Amino acid sequence: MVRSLEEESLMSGITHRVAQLLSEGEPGSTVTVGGWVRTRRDSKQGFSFIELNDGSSMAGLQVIADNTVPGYEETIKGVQTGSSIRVTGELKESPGAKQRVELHAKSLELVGTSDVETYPLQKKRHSFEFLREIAHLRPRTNTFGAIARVRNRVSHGIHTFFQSRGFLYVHTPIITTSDCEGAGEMFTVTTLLQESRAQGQESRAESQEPSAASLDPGSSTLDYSTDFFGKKASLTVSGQLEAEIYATSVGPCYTFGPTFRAENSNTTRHLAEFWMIEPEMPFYELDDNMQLAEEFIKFLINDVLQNCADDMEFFNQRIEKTVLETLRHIVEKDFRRISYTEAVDILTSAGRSWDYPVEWGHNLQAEHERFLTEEHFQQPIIVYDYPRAIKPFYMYCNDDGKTVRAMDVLVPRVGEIIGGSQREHRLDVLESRIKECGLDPEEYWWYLDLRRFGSVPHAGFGLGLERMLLLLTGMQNIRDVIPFPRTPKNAEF
RNA sequence: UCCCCUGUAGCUCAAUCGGUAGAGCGAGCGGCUGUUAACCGCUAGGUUGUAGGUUCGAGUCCUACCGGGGGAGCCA
Repeated sequence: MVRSLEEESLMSGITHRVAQLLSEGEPGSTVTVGGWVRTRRDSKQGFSFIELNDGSSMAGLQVIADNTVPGYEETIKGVQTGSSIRVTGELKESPGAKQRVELHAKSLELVGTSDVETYPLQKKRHSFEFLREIAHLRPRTNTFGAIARVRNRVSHGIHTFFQSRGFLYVHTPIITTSDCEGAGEMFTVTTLLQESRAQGQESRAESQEPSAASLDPGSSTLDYSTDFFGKKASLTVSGQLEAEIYATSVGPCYTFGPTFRAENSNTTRHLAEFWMIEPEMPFYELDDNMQLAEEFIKFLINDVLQNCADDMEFFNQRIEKTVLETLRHIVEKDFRRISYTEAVDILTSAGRSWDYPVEWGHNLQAEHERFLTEEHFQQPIIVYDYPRAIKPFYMYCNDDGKTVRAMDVLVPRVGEIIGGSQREHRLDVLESRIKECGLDPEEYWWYLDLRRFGSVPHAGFGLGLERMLLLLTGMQNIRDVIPFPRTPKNAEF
């Protein structure tokens, strides 16, 4: 791509990021920075304080501009909250108490103006609900800048953790035709709708709306054999089954990508599009799986605490005043492992009434999980060996004939953050389980092949990235820890 | 999908029993100041989500729709 000189100089004009200057900038050096103005305060003695933020850190750089700066009088009027500027000047030690260094401008360029009358972000606190409506501007706020940096760090840490252990990063498909993964409602991927729309317009030139029947994917008029992929295709709800293919050939591996669920969920913990990490390990049994999950969560917490200290301090002060204490607590103690049966015993003998009765064989309700992790143990717990009747077909069946080797990691405040299991690797058991679950073994021919040829015990789990971010940041709504949340009735931006 | 709450100035909210629309912050102007959640004064800013209904009179009560939030289920 050919770049104009002007663009070239815009790109190359910046010599430093603000974070760099605040931590290690040498007084006396000449630097050029660019970013967005948070506030400006004028002194009547003919100079201005500009708080400049370029997104590299929580703290901004204080810029001092006076009337020796060329064009100061005209330029400074446009230097307002939201505008973008580029400043060249000398870094000096600051007499002010709140920063080590500040930038004394020699030149000040107003790159992009911003009308403070209409710029939605003001020099005041905004509600998260309001900021959600301006998701294109919210990363310019302290909170969402910090979330972006922590999210970036966690993503980095995920790769660091697995790569340092020799895991392979595997790209499992986004579009899948195995519509039987059982993890939830799926979004259909089809080109039939635009075809039927075109046909509808041909046949009925007056009407812009195709008939409802021809567009209803559930109606018999849609023939997926004529669709793009020749069969019904969907967005993935999990890369697990494909990850198992690679785990049983190239060894321990992990996926990290977007996942889609078409559930009509309206909660602070659910998204229609979210990011999930799914490691899958050959020769791992359930205990090994639990051990890895615990080490993984602890690693990510430590990594963020070390590398996002300012942002974490901000979350602790402004968002959730116990978040640092909670995280340190989690890192220090071993996760408590209890079987589902033990969990039921604890709940039934807790001496309190439940909105939903506790009974062996039923799923643990949110109130039950919250009691266990927040009140009874007050730390992360791993519940394992769930009743087989309430778990998917691929989980390893225990000898008791009643339970499978499933595990859920539950953490205070967030609830379930990891779900996983040891996989059923015995061909005959898996086949009968597929039938038991009312599924067709034919559909799983390749999955069964893995058990037919060189099967090994293996296990894996899924970590929800956004739920991990809720735990790390203390934020309460999952829609605020992903840049552009997709939820029922909302896919703006 | 179900239950509950909610929609008033740019933002966050108030408005008693149904009786003529208010504050703080933000913004503009002025003052003060090596300031930094700045401070002091003045000014502007409204079809109370939309459409109906009840009433002499509706921000307030009723109905429908739309939006937002919380909880439940599903799960990560």
